[in-house]
Amino acid sequence: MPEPRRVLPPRSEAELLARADALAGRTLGDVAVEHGLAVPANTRRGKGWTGTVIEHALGANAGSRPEPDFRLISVELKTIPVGPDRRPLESTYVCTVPLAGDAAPDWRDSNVRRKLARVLWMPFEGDRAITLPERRIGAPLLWSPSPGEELALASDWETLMDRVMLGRVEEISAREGECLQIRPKAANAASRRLAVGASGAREPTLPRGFYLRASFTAAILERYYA
Amino acid sequence: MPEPRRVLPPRSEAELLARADALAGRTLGDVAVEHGLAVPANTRRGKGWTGTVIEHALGANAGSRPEPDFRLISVELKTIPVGPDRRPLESTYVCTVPLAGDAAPDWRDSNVRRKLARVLWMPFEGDRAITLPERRIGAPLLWSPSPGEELALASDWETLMDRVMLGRVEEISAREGECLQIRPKAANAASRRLAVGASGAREPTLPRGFYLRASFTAAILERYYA
DNA sequence: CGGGATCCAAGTGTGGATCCAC
DNA sequence: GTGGATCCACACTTGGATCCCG
Repeated sequence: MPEPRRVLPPRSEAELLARADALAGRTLGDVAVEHGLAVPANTRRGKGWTGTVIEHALGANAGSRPEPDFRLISVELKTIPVGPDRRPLESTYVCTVPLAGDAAPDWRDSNVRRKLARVLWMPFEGDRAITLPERRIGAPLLWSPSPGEELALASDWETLMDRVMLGRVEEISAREGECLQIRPKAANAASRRLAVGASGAREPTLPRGFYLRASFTAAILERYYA
Repeated sequence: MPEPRRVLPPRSEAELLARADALAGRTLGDVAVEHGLAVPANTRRGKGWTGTVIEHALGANAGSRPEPDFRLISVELKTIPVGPDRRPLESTYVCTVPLAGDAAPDWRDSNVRRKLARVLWMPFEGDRAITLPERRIGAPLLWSPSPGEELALASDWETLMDRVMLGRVEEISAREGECLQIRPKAANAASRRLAVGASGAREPTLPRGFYLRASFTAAILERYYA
């Protein structure tokens, strides 16, 4: 196993895209070995592995919290599993839902908007018949929401967050939201985090996250490849 | 190495004291081995080791946060290193200082008071010439503050917390406080936690803890042995 | 199919305290 | 001697996401 190679943060979008282009066509296993990262036995163990591998390869400032993966150039990295038709196989996690009421009351100050302002999408083969290390990386796509996309996101966010801030988070189903949904984001169903309750007081509830529906990310990729 | 023995929580002060008495005279190494705990190379590495060993041996519900070590009977455990004269060699950490302004404004609701309401003191040989595993455990002492002790603690607490809540924590020195002092409690001097600042806004500062001066705990032990 | 449940790694915070230069 | 600095273990949180049953 070679030394884990340290990759410096990219200083421009052009530099980032050049690196990302150079990954296209390579396998995850190949890239992982180059960076000294062990390969998990299967996908069940190692759900976040692909994201970690690409982060290392592109020089993301990993581990920081509300900041973008590429802090210097304010770009967020998202790996996305796609099928042979290049359509996403999964929804995409965005960030946690602020449940405690200290949330921004406005879309323009929201973490969702900040995270999605500029995203480098890295598609990769998500077919479960292919083992993790054999999966190939696809062509990258640097994206910002179109005016229409941002309107749709803002609309979903406002509808959902209104209910959260009124203490109605327990009543929110993943069926709601045209492009943005709220779903559990936890180690297991027993996890608890304080949230605004129906009475207005804080009470424990299951932690949740914002996710982009696969239909939404499919449209993003399609627009690009068209 | 034997299996780490699981000790059930004591159900009464009498049961706790009986167990503590049974430890008196034994060495830390002896007790540690009995509970499957590894012995650190030296005291620099392993500062909290003595406390952990005694917790295991007495059946403390370790790891919980604002609760006493022995939750069922509301007793806190404190190990305390003493010299040949049985006087404490170190101050005693009590709890973290609430810096963010969400603190109790009153002594009676304070964590310091709750922690010290009922304490099992376990003295042990703290002489640095004796290796950790060779150090012997002393006679236990179950203590609650006398009216005079509580007055002194409350007075120090109120003086110190007034300044914290006014955003003056940076100005507090460990020289202040007759029996209770405020000192850094952090991994290193670069650690930061939000506190009420001089302007009233939250700003990062070094995390701090409440400590009992050695002169105060010396008086407690002395009162008992007299 | 997809909504609700879950999995891992790494960083951070807390509880246990003692170290050591001045 | 002691005020300010530091050390370890482990629980918890966060960021990375995919699993899988009805």
